[in-house]
Amino acid sequence: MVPAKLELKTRLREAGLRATSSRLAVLECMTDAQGPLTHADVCDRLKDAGFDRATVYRNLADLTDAGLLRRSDLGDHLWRFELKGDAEHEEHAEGEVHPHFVCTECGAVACLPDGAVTLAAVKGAPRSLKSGKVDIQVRGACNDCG
Amino acid sequence: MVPAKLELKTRLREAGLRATSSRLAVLECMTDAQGPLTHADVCDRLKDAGFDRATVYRNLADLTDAGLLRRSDLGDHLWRFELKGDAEHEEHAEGEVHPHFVCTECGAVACLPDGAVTLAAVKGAPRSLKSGKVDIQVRGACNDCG
DNA sequence: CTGCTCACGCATCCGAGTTGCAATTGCGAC
DNA sequence: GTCGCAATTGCAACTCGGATGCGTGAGCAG
Repeated sequence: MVPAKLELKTRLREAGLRATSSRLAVLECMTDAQGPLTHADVCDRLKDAGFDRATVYRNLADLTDAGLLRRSDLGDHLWRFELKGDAEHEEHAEGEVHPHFVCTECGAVACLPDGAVTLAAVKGAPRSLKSGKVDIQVRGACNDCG
Repeated sequence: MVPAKLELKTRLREAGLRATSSRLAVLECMTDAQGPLTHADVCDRLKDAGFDRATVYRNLADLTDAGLLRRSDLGDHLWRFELKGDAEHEEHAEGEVHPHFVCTECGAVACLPDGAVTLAAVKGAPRSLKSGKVDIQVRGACNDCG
């Protein structure tokens, strides 16, 4: 199960943010999420709770700034957010990256296990590749579509 | 450059599209372009000629559908179009993985040497990953931008 | 040349993301 | 416990890229 609400609250406070109910809800939502969620996804999940679109968006932005979330764009025109900071998804060792699998048919996005993709040092490759400051996308058909 | 125009016209017709003046202009624009252009870029270049935003947009979409252009998103929520070279970057032999490096700053697209990226067999990964029917994108800053 | 159809231009809509502002709320200070 | 300030929310309106419906005009086959 997910960390207790209290722990989430602490995480927020440590990040220098007020632990408001909406932020807790957003953070909890992201914690529960399997893969990256779009802004709209999070909005839908929280709309029932009465949180505003703009609020959710601002929360996602705040949490991203605070380093609790990671924001990425996977080739459609939507921001995707995913939890960052617990264990697996943190900054990786040399050559390790956090790859996403993007289904070119249905648009589903999933995180591949770290280690599914490795970067080899190749001469002539951009520096950012060595430093691991890259986002890896594997595009293909998912099991449902392929 | 008159012969060139004629050739462009032929290309359009062969793709099953009418060779209208706007389409010729768009195609010419893309041919002259160095890197990928956004919809807005193309619009600006052609606005003087009196072409409408929507027309340019539809032309870009048509040309993309017809296989003359490639459309991609580099992470900034703008579609970029670039001339699609003859089959160079397209379909590979079965089992081949051909990674691209995409600069999220300037939009440059470079091919990484095969082998720069390694896919490991991981349980739970989509089948298409194993069969190699995937496109690998490495997104980051190129040496000029980073 | 003629007609059918496709494509253009215009206006308009749409949806994601962003912002200004007044009302509300968290939280440290008292 | 409660006070007050500043961060934050909710609302609405706005921006901006992209998409579309429709009447008119242009391409191309016959």
